[in-house]
Amino acid sequence: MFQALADQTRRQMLDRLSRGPASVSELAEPFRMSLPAIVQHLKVLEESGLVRTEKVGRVRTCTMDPVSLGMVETWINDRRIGWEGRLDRLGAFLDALPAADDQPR
Amino acid sequence: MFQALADQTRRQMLDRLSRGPASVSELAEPFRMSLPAIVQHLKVLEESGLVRTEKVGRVRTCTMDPVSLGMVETWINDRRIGWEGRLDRLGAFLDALPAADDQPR
DNA sequence: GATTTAGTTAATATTATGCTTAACAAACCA
DNA sequence: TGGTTTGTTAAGCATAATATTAACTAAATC
Repeated sequence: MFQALADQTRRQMLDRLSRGPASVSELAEPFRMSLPAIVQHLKVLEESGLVRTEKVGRVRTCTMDPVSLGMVETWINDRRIGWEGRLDRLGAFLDALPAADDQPR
Repeated sequence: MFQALADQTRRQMLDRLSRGPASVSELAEPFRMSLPAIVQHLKVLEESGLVRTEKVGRVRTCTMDPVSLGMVETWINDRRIGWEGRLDRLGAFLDALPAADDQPR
């Protein structure tokens, strides 16, 4: 999933899909890229689980999967919180020390 | 930043740093990789803003920057929320319709 | 039935990434 | 001072990622 998010084009595609489903050519429209290139990006997004697609007739409709995005968010949040929690515990530890600076005597 | 997060090794390095600062060799210790490889990964992390480092004497100490992780989290959250908001508005719209199924007459 | 639309497949070129070894530099220690 | 620790720089290489063009398939439309 992180790999899928690493590409600017794919992030823009997700950005589009966050505003609602789209067909492959709607998804491709903002880019100067060839359609096969878009389809390859789409494949990466789909294999990562970030996007789901379904073909009806000759049009493939793409939808974002918010659950998988949530998993990425959770990973990041856990690390960030881990760091901040460490700071908090350090602060508590320092608070619990005799205040040498305040009471130099 | 997404690019920096795309690599498994770099994510593990961040994981380590989320539990507190580390020197370059401490950071390298869990890996079977050569030290230069680690330094290259570290460079990517530093250039992305996810990690800050400072060299004192001959040891370079690495620290995670939680702010930049927060930026990634925000990007993801915005898209996820955008999607869910869209669903909510759709639900509200459907609720506001005359309930054709309930009242077929 | 012929044509257009929508997407797919395959082959390939280019570039980027991740890793290695070798050689080097500076700080610390005995 | 000489040797060890800690990290850095450079060069080379294998693999993976991103894009292209050309050819093709299937569905919809005229």
